[in-house]
Amino acid sequence: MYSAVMTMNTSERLIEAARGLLWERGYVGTSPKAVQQAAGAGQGSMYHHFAGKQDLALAAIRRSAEELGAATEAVLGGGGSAYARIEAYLLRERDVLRGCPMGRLTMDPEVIAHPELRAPVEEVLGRVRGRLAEVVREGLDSGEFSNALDPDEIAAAVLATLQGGYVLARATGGRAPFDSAVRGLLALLAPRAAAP
Amino acid sequence: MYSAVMTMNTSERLIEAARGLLWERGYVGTSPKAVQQAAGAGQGSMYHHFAGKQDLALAAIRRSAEELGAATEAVLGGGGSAYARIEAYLLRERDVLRGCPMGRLTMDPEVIAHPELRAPVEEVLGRVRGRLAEVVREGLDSGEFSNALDPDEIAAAVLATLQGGYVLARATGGRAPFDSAVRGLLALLAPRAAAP
DNA sequence: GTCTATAGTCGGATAGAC
DNA sequence: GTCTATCCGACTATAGAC
Repeated sequence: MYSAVMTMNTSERLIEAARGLLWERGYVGTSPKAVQQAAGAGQGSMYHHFAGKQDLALAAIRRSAEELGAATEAVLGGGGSAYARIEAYLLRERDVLRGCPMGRLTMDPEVIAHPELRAPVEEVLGRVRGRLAEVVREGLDSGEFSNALDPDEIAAAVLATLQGGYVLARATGGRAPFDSAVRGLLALLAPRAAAP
Repeated sequence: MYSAVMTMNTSERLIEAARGLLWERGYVGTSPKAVQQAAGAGQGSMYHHFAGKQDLALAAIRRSAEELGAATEAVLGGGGSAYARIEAYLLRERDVLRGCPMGRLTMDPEVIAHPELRAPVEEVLGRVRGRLAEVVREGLDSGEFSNALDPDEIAAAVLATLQGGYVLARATGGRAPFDSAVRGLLALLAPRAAAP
């Protein structure tokens, strides 16, 4: 992966470097200089390819949003029961302490303040929520889930559990609370054969 | 509330100003100068009362943690069934788009990197989780919840839904996804009389 | 206790040479 | 396309007067 970075052109390297820094430090905490250094590019080079910090960040955010959307679809579009697909989505391998590259940006006041920067974040998280709701709806139609459940609400709860799980994990410095939250949600969601 | 700020001494005003800015902008995004201006205090004044940015932030974080712990206990320590208390906790009045003053800090790389700064965050979120687990345990003992549920896991899921609900709400610029997630979780948690 | 002055570094961006 | 030089303001902190 690093060797891949080495063979990229400057514009690509800048975007990839910006993605990493935005994920780790957010927009406010990411300086053009830091991006340039991480990308091995000079100042002039960056300002040749991008209009400024915001422009580069926008390119980086859009790419991360694309990737997140594709990865989600890859899991939720797979086979199996509705519960199995949601379970697969929740248990999917994740770098928990790094958190979600999109969710992280929602805590950044500058991202929220600039509609252009916020748009890709809103769009992709909305799309994931919508895709989850579809799966839940399938589970309702097949009788897998109780009719009392609202697909949009369950979808929001599933995604919120993930995003909040990252928060709790980072607070403790370990992934345990994330795993706990996911298991708790899955237990609540599990189609039960009979009450004890 | 503003008039209350006016009557506070400088040290108090600095702490309150820091609390607000940390909540809104995080540690990385909060400068001593901005705190001084918000507090109506000069530079020398701030460095007289506090050793520096980190020291002031620590005081502010500790106070916010205390308040959060007390507010949580006030709701979860109230009367009613376990479900009713968890419902009250989830539906408690919140400034959703502002999010959680502690959860927000977990996204800050400097807070996570400095154990002193992270400690109060970890402590209070752990305490809330523990308190929620106690309530769930009471619900299990009274037969309110299914025995299949694990109190720690449900507690983590409840708190994660809140924290993640803030993320989703901020992404859209409105509180709807938060409310959706909360309703979804409550529906999953609801003691059901009978399956349909 | 609070103020002003000062310092050194970084942030974000522009200009112009090569 | 990439580089160096330069700008101006902000950040974090220290020094010392009042």
